[in-house]
Amino acid sequence: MANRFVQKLSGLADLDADDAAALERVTAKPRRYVARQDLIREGDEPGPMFVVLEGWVCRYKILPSGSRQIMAFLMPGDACDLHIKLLAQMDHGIQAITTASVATVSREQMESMMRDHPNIARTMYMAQLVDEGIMRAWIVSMGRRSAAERVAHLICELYLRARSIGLTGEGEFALPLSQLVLADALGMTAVHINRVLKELRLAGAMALTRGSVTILDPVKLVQIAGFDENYLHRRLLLTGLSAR
Amino acid sequence: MANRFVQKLSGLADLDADDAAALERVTAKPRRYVARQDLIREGDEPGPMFVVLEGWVCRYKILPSGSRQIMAFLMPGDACDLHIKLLAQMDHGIQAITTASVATVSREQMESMMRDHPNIARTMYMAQLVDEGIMRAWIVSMGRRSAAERVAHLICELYLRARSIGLTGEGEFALPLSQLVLADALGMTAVHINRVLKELRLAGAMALTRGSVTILDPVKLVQIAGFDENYLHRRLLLTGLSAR
DNA sequence: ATTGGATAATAACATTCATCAATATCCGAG
DNA sequence: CTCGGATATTGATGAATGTTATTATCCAAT
Repeated sequence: MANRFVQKLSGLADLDADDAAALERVTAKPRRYVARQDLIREGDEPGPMFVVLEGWVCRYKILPSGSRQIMAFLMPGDACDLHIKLLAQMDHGIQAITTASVATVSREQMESMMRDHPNIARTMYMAQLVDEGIMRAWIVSMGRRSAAERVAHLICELYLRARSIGLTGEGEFALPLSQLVLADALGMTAVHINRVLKELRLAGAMALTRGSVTILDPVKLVQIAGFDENYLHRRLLLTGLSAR
Repeated sequence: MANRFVQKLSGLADLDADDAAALERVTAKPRRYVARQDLIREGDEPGPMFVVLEGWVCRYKILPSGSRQIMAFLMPGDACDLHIKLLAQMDHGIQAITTASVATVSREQMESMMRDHPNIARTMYMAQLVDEGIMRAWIVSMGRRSAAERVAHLICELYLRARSIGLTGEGEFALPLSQLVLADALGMTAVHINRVLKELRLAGAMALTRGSVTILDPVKLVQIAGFDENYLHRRLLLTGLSAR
């Protein structure tokens, strides 16, 4: 299955060949972005919906103090808000982390596709609900988990999301995020995340080297994270990657 | 304007009398909940959409350690996820904080209303986007703001939300949240929030007494919070309650 | 191969916040 | 009114994390 958008949505519900063809059609002409390039900035007027096909992208916000908080990672197959055009201006920016290939889908295209393919509409709404669940999980992590737990939890989340679009190897996957980027996502400093990564490595749970994560002991990692995959609402994960 | 749901949505877009009547119709038979009563629990199968008409409600999650994280406050006029029925089970619970009056709207009712009133559909989607913006703002707060900044930011948010449904007085509003509840929402301990509240009181920014907040110095409060109301996407706020 | 900027690793010290503990205050049930 | 549980206040102490600084490593451009 070539198209990541189709692949991602297929992880949430059954799509027929017709649905898949429609999804491929609207994402046929992606645009390339280089690392650190903004897809859209805070304050801009919202435009078409973005669908990431290759590479990693994030939602972020810069505070007056200059510090940055990343609020979401978008990986291949992920789309940003369906109805975003309804708002007068963006309350956050969206930026490529790596070189990325991103398709844009106009509101009109989207609406006609959803009208003609109710199953796609359903699945897109599910994807939206899952994204909200992920945001809530981030809130929980930031509020009530220690730094090590938070790192472990994020890695579990990203591993499963990568896995559901076929981007994982054997207990290992590509994670093109610098420690600085991870720190900005987890609300900690780059120095501290480095300490925590060492700790997780020495504990034999996981090891992050430039560009890739090795899950040394899934059970231990899940236990540290207190991870429960339920909130990702994927069908057929059967990973054994859950706490309770 | 009696119905808080109508009032809240009117703060986002223009609704005509017909729209208002339809909204009132679907929320005509609310049910009462007592404080601490669950509307729905984590693991339950999602049912109808909830619309809060009176009182305060929260989304929350209990961690294995027993600590609680509140992920959202719903006040009168607020509704929970439109399409929630698409998911097999809830990944978090929803609970009344105070005595609350809550209407339930079935997916069928909702869909037929949105079909007959495209303007309502539009506005509900806007409300959903705003709720996401609020979640993102919480992530930013938890990740990059100090305890005092976080408290100040939440109070600014809640003040404006309360204001847009007519629940505020002169630089003051009813906030029926115990320090423990606030702590669970802000990812801190009850002890620490108590200290921070004292600090904010001594700084002359705001004072919280049982059940109500007095904003002593709006400019100072906004400045401490680094608050920018933009993300609430309300029309006509004109509050002067923003940082930049 | 060499260089320079970004990234990573480590240490010393400072700060924020959690934890534990004790007391005070409020408010509803009787 | 008064009793008791929930809530709020305050202090002392320690753990987790931020800050600043220095050095090491990687990698892309020359």
